[in-house]
Amino acid sequence: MTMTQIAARQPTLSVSEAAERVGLSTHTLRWYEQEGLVSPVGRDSAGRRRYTEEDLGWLDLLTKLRRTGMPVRDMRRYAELAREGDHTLAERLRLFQAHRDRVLDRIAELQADLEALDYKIDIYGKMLEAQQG
Amino acid sequence: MTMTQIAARQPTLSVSEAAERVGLSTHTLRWYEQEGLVSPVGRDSAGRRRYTEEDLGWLDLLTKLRRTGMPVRDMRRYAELAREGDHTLAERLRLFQAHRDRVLDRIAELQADLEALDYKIDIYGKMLEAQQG
DNA sequence: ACTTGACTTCGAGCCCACTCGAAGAGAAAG
DNA sequence: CTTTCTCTTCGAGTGGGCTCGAAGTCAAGT
Repeated sequence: MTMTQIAARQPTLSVSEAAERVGLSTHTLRWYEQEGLVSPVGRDSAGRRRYTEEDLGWLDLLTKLRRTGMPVRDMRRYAELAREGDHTLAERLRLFQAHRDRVLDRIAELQADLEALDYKIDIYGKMLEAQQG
Repeated sequence: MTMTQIAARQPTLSVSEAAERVGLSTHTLRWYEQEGLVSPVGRDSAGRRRYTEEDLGWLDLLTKLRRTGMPVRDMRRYAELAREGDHTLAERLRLFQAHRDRVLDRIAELQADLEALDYKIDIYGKMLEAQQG
């Protein structure tokens, strides 16, 4: 039995239920599919999308990539690699490691800027004390 | 007063020099001024902008606020408050503290997402080993 | 049968923060 | 004087990531 056949038997969610679960709008879910970030989602007899738990897991991963600043074009690239199968594992790993490094840099940058802001807050606090007391 | 006289009193930088120093484009510096994020910059006898060290310090602060995700409209508000004088100190402090909290949240979010990515990287590493070894 | 409401596709529109281009002025170099 | 360079203002254009609206289909509820 294939993964797809297993997935096909699972309880599924409508686009609005899936949107609720993953914290994206229904419009965005359809747009992600159209943009190739998500492989075509299964449909019911009326042609409406049915999201499996596997789909939701994929969407969760995509939202983490988006929140950490990965551009849509890179997510599309990653989705294409994932669809191509196991021989793209090494490239997917490289893609993730490169992204990880960018996120680490971004965190370091935020922390450095935060220090400067904290210093400024301290100054403001002292100025206010002088002004009021 | 001539440009030479100004220069004699305080060294100043042209818009392109200032852009270089603060890491923004000349277009962006003019746009920041137009948008009220920066008070009108001094001019030389030919009407060209001359940036003082004070201007550069302000721009440095603005770039930190921007990099940490403060929207331009909030930076404008902050600039307006700063121009109004000392009686806005308390509000400026509140603005900074609120921003600081958002940055802290953002860092925490990035770190949480990073953990999930690290886990994924670990999985990919193991799958690659299994595939190759 | 009719209404309701969620779904479908498609393309246009929006917001943000720039980014660029056109047209022209002023100073410096040859 | 002419060319070259950088500057000026103004308004239009761009790119990313959605977001919205129109027009229509379908199935369930009353």
